[in-house]
Amino acid sequence: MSVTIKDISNHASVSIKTVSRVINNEKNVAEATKSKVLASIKKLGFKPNKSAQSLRSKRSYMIALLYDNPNKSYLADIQNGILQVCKKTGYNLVLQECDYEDKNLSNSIINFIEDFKIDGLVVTPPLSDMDDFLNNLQHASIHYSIIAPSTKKISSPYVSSNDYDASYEMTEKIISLGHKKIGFVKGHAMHSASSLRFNGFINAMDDYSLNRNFDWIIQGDFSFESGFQAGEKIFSSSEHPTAIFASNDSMAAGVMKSAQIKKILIPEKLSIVGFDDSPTAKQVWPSLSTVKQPVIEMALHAAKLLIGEFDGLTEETVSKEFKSEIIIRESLKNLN
Amino acid sequence: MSVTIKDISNHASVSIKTVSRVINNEKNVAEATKSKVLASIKKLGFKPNKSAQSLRSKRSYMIALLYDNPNKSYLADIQNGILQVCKKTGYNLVLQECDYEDKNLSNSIINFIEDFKIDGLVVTPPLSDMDDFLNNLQHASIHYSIIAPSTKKISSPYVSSNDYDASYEMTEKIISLGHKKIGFVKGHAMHSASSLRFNGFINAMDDYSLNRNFDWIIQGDFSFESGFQAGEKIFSSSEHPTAIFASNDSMAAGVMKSAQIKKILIPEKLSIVGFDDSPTAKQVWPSLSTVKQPVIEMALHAAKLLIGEFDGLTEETVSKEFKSEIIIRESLKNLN
DNA sequence: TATAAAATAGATATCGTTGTCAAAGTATGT
DNA sequence: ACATACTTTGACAACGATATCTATTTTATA
Repeated sequence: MSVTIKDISNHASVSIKTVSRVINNEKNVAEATKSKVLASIKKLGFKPNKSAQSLRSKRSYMIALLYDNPNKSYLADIQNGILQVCKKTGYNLVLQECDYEDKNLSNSIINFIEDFKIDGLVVTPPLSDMDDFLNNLQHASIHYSIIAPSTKKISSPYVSSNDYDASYEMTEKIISLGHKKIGFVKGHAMHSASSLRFNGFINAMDDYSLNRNFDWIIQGDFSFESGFQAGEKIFSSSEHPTAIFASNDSMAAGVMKSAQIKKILIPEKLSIVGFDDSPTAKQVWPSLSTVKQPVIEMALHAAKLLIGEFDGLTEETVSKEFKSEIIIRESLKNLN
Repeated sequence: MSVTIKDISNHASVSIKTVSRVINNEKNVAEATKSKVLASIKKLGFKPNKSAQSLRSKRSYMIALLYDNPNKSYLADIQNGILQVCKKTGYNLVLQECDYEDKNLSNSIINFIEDFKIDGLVVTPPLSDMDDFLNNLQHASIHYSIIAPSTKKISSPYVSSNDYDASYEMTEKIISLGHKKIGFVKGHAMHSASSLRFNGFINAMDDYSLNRNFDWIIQGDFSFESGFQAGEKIFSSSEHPTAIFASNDSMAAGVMKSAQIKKILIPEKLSIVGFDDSPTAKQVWPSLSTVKQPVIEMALHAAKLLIGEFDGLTEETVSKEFKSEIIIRESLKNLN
């Protein structure tokens, strides 16, 4: 069979415990002993058996990604970022899809964690907004790091993006291009990002003394269809805005479609702006101006925070807010 | 701490081995004993420790998804399908992203599998096209099931879709709507799906005695940009086709953009058809006619095949070809 | 009814690590 | 030189299951 710690202990003429010490980088091992053991490990090609390690030490070298998010592109980026850290640190990523409306969510997740001895959890929106749920995790002393929490008062490590600021800036940008009549499509009410983005918009409008027209401020739910309907509503009002800012790209594409059907030229007669920089943003025509959060980097950092907690990474790993980038594409016209 | 097999054996006054037998549904346990044990298990809330099981039985109840595919939506669907089966069977899904050009791929995957005692692998395109790689897995006696293999001669279970037929049918559909001048954008040369889709197109053209115009048959690589460039090439030729069939939706969107920039009205002057039914297909305007593979169902079945191999699922689990569906949206015009 | 065969159950070894604790060796202070 | 503290090492138990092998009981067969 495969090489075990015992084979190494024989080959290096030390006790198995000493080999274990070397593997786990414990201190109080003489340099000479250490290198002798390492040589044997290398020579015999030893790799510790994870199941045995897990049984004894109650660690699995597995972290899980917890999500309930239909946004495939966002999810893929999140995974991508986490996986980069996993690869470096020897951890593995397990997927755990769940239903944020499930009354029994906390229990089933806690069970899952305990069953598989999962070392920690990366929690994504909208689950990261559910404080009760997070508290339950904490009571079960489960390690987790949060992506985009609604409140930063929680004691667990988190990463966030400056949704409010980005939305404010984007609104400023639209205004700076001469737009005064600007509509807004809100995101899903359950996501804390929705209100941040909306507030950024509203405050920028106020700061530049522009009127809010409530015919042009529509509640959406992040879906393409809700964007389309928002467009229909806005274009049925007596006056049209010259620009519409949607809280994500799918809704922006929906607004765009409803405008195109009504033969409203984009961006000549109507500018449209989204949020997220989803793949669709580049693929529609005209391509969407949008806000790009560094999702991959955020997820990467979240994974570092989590793994660092139990694995003592050398790098600095503190909760962090990431800056979003404003991307101007064809859909936004300069009226000046 | 938590309840162990020993606690159950005490509570039920049987040996631990008998408890083990009950847990694993082994035969030669008297009904009476079995129900006694089950009662104790229920009462004490016992759940077997996966690490211990894994150590002793060399099984982890984990399967891995192997992929190197930039198509986020496809990947999300695959994961979704596999996760449905995992949830039912108590397995977990680990992500393993890799690089299909890595010379050392086989070794690193085999190491990963052995390290974590992963029970099996779901292999997705383009890795499912790499026969050498699959053979290496087989030699290492790793269980795997394949999604869309290039050849069905491999002995491992697989799921596939009728790419050739779907492409043929879609071409037939285009022709039936009165189109005679039809262009085609080929997919990435490394994916076996590319040639299947192309052959379906070509054979339909031949069967309906339509000319192939090689100015309109362009090599792409599944990316939006390659679709855009394909469009530029096609529209720079002396004559324009009335329809263009792209091997996936991203490229179709690229073609669409290049047409729109040239003010070629879609679908009035040019029909465009894609493949995959990606989220973008609905979100562009006009929305794309396309071919929808039942990706989720395929992945679901692939997971069943894999888990069934070592877990004796009751359902019939044989390799299977899935039928794609042709979806007609706004981008395809009837010329008749 | 005796006996072989099959079904049932248990005692104990085992998987490959890490944890505990004690022993031996080495350095430090007086 | 001796007590003290600290470093280094190892023997062995423990983690919580499954595997093996044996003993007993039940059933089938002659």
